[in-house]
Amino acid sequence: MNTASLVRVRLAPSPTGEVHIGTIWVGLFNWLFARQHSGTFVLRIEDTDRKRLVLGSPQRIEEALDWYGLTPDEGPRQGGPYGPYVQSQRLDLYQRYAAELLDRQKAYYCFCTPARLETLRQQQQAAKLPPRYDKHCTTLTSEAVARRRSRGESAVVRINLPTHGSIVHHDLIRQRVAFRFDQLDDSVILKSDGFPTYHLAVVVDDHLMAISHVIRAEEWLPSVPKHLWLYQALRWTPPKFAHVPLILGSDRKKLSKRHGAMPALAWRDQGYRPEAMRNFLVLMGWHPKGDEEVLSTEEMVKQFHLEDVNPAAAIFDQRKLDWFNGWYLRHLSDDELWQAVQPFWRRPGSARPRGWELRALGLAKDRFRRLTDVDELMNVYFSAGWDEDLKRFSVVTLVPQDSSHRRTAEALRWVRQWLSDYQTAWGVDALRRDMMTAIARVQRTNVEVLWPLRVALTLRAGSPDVFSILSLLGHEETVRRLDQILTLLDRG
RNA sequence: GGCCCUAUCGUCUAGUCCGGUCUAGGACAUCGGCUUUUCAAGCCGGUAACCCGGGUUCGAAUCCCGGUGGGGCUACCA
Repeated sequence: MNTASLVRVRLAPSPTGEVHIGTIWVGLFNWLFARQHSGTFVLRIEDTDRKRLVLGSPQRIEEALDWYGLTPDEGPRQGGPYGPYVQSQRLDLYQRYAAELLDRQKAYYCFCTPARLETLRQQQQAAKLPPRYDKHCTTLTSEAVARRRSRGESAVVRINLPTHGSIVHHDLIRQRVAFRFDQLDDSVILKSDGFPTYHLAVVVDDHLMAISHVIRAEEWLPSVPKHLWLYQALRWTPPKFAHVPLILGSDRKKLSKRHGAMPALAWRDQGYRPEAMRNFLVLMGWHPKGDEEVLSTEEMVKQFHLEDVNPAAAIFDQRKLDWFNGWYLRHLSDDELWQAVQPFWRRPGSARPRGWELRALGLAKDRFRRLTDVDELMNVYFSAGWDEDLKRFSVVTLVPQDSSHRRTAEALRWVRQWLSDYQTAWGVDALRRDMMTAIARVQRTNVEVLWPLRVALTLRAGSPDVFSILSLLGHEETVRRLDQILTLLDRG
């Protein structure tokens, strides 16, 4: 085996609250890439910003990844040979490499106050100059630095970037991107609290964890030259980089809380299936060779190519997501649907026998958009649910187009009597055959009878095949419902 | 303001590297039809796009230049 080609990728979220759907999207691309190269998918928690930490976030991140089917191979929970996988537990590492950079004059201490920095920025902006630190503290002698540090003066460590020349980056998705050093800023790499900033931590960890491909969001592209320079300064070989585009909301802005239910787990709670989410997500920015868009995870793994990822940002279209969700729901077995629906189902009254519920679910399956539709779709089949809906029912719905209130009442009265007298076993096929014959015999039209019957039994314009419903409800419940409807009709 | 990315139907995209087969293909959405118990599902069909301006060329969605639009970064946040 060629060890040089070992693929190791990582997802490195910061635990600052709910996991964003964009993080999952980037995670999916990483995961797909790892799977297709028999590589390793690493989760690393980037918790170097102490101010933004949210308790319990790392657990939520893992929970979300698990639900989306993107469980990492290495990470805080599963461990691994490159741990710890939480940056706050790796502080000594960052400090050691910061010291090395300091020694070799690739970095320097900076004592400038926030006020001075702010003034500098404003002046530069007013003069239409690139905003960057002016290397003021590089003029300090090592004695002066030592003295001020021993006095306990607050200091940060900055990288000491060259002032001339440029650096070229070859991105797997964007080809060649060049940056000029005279536009770049001597960023802080070690904060005054001893914690590293992203720039240092990400380079140190990606190197130490033997990451081969950094697949991350486009927002990091501007910091690539600094990272590349750090690899050079530390005499390390950089990994390959791929910057995937951003996902935008319908207002073309970076997806955020304002765009509705963006926390990754909110989709689970709103009745979406993970396979639908994956299928929808993978098609944003990437497309398989053929025209078929419904893809199993295996097919995604087989066909996915990082180089084919579209470099332009994409807008999140929930209607397409809903279609995928409906598709996957329709293709579940009745039993799988029954299982999936449990957390969302508040039955009116007690549960019915499993076999009965399975049948009812099977009838309603085509209409599911989300699992949360279960109450709306299923509860009319329960007596208590029908009774409840009847309070809000308007009898005009019973009347077919081109018919009248009176004729509808007549048709219903007739069919109620026919059903009441019908003694044969209530099978779907027998019911259909016999009733159709009877309708023809009394010279009524199918629509005239079947439409009001179906509406009466379900109190909805949209519902499954009426004979299946009849068979499901049974003789007694059917007649009970029709009697109530008839009473209502007579009053109106 | 500076730097960077980006630009095909309303949306996600194929095609762009290697110009002609593109009167631009698919999916979602939308509209119409079929089927049927006027819904859903399914099947069939329609409307709908190469950001603009120059150039190169017999020929450009595809190559070059310039605009414009959109986005990101510009923190002791990631």
